[in-house]
Amino acid sequence: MKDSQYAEVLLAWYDANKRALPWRMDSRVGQVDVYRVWVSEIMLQQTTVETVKGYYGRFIERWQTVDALASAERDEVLLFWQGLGYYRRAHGLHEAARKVVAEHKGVFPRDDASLRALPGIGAYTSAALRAIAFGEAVLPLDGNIKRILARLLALNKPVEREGRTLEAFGQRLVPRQRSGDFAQAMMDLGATICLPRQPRCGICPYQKGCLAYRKNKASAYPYRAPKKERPHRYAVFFWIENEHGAYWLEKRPEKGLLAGLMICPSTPWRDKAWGKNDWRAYGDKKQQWQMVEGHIVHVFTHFTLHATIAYGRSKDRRPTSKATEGVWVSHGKEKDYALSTLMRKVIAHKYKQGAP
DNA sequence: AAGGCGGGGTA
DNA sequence: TACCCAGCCTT
Repeated sequence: MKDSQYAEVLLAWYDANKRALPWRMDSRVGQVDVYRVWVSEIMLQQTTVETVKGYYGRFIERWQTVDALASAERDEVLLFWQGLGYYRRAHGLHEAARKVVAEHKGVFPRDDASLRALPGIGAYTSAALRAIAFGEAVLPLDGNIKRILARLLALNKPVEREGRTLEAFGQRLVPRQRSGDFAQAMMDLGATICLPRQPRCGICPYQKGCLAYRKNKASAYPYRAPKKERPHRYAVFFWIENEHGAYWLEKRPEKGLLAGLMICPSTPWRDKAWGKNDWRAYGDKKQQWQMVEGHIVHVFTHFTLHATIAYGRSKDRRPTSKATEGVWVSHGKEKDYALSTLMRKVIAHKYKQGAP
């Protein structure tokens, strides 16, 4: 296939098979709202369409413009983000909104450098915004599109090291018109046909122009660098209950893992399992701790956490760690606080087991 | 270049 | 179980 045919063929396929997504707009019909595209792109970073659907509508309804988001409280932004993961995105989204208002008078910049100066916007998101929201003839390279390009070319090296080749080839395929639709069409192709494991080459519009298919080895691409083993870490959470049956949560630091979310105090999350008594050094020494039956397993990107719960009652509201903020939470009032999925598992486990 | 950073869907 | 997802940022 000639370079120019790829866009032609794919846009025809896209128009015939278009998926209705809450953030998707036809560039030929109405005005594209940069703010909405931006929120969707941040949410979709390393996150599947199905997962984002449950968050996007609520978020947009709560904050309909970049000005509204800029005026929001960080804690409320986190509340709407809880469970979605990669919480730095929520912090960055809020911070970027404030920068757009403060430094660009509330109007999103259109050039790559200015976009990438906003937190959370890198090479991909900048290109996606320029293509989808501004109609610039660029192709954002996400996981889907890299996989497609690697197959079209039958690249024999790991995609992680083929950035320039993919960039150059992808750029040649971008149409001058409808570049945003082309980008979204490519992503749809990757999500529905050019699948990672079992690509559906039989119904693929790129069959004729795909070198991997011609070699009958589509599923062998893209080549991946071998990945490392995920280590295990261990923690004991301190479930401190007061005389009203409420339990104590503390706010995590503004940076790092689960930034800004509420969580039970705990021992350090170390790479060795905790013994019978060694964890007690990290809790209130005067406390009578009792272990809750069972344990929790939670998988993060770079380690698996194994956690147990130590239960204790407290009359005073003494926190067990150095967190600056904490709060007593009654069961049923959790929705007022931004909690990670890990913390939700801890809470569910505690209430399932009851008091020891 | 490598590692930190969540959580869920899928085969 | 293992892989991957509309990546970004720091080191």
